[in-house]
Amino acid sequence: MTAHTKASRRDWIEAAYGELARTGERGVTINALASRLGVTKGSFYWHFKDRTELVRALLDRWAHERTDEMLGLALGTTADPRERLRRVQALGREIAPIDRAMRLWARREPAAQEAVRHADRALLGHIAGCLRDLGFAPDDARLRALLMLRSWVGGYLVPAPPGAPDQDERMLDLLLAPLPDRER
Amino acid sequence: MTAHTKASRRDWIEAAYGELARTGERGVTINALASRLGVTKGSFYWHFKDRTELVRALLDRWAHERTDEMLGLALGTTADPRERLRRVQALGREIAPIDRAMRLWARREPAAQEAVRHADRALLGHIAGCLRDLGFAPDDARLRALLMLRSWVGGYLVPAPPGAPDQDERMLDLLLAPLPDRER
DNA sequence: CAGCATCCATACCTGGGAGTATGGTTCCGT
DNA sequence: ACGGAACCATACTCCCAGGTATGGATGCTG
Repeated sequence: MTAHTKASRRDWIEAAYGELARTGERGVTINALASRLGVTKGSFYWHFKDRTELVRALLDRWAHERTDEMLGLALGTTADPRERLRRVQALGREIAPIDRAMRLWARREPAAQEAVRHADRALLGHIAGCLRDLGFAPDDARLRALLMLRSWVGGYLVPAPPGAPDQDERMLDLLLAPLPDRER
Repeated sequence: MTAHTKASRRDWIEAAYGELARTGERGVTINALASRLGVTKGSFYWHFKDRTELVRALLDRWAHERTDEMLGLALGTTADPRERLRRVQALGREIAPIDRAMRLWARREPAAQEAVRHADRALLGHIAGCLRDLGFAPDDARLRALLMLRSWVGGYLVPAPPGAPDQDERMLDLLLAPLPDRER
């Protein structure tokens, strides 16, 4: 906490990033970050013009990390599509805190919304690619990808009932269930 | 807006309810409601001890409306389970604004969280009931119900990509797809 | 060592939202 | 008509977060 060293611009961004994941966008306040870094607001307004500039840097940092993670998914060593989908799930559990904060933030900050939209386009593309590799038609794959993403994100606001922990593998089974022949 | 009549306690609650659906919990501020009702804070603090009391009344109001809606679902005239699931979807579109606000609010307000949890238990029970009527095993039905609810709620934070509007019917098809014989 | 740039602490101002104190209406019953 | 209760306006205070102004400390460079 009160490490009495200096605080670089990067330190501020990292602290804000951590606070964003921890307490959401409302929690990333100048004074909170300052006391966390062991300095005062004077430092902040030296490195940044105002809070908006910090916010922009935050979005950039998130976007970069996100594209790196997407690269990690795309360049996965496994060719098995189902295994790649499992990695998407695993990544999802990892990044849940910051991802949740970003999505909540995106509801009232257009810049954040744009960043999330861009990242989702890539993620949905990757998931749909896996599904196409599993033999689903492009249209069907897109719909299932959206279902997978939404059910994951929905978990932020609908926790699993007690006694029934999240069962990613069974969820995957459902997402990959073939449609019966249409009867109408 | 500036209807210069008096504002009853119920008026305040209704105004807060509308503001909650419109702008979220942060938007339900005393002054905003006052100017909306054409009165001032003096009126508010006559009818309520403090903001917390208003909040409690809000939660009660939401819970009551929610149970009424659940009754509407349960007492639906149709016996066809799939049609009843369609009504769940339709209800979901109707109540999206207030439901979204409540779920976001529930993330930092324990009272709201409890209210949502209680409502979800009922909703999940109803959905799972429909699924059991369609022949799914109880365990499978619960999982699919959770998937359905989460994918719906996830839509709050993951909008449909442009050019591909929400396709509730196809989503239902996916949720009702039978599992292939397990191979392991 | 002088001098300048970097970096930060302190003290302030501002705006918005919760909450309070108090006085003024309006209306109703006797 | 009078007194009290219901209801609300006005004018405050307090608090917190963003933002500014300014001076002090540290360190590098010639």
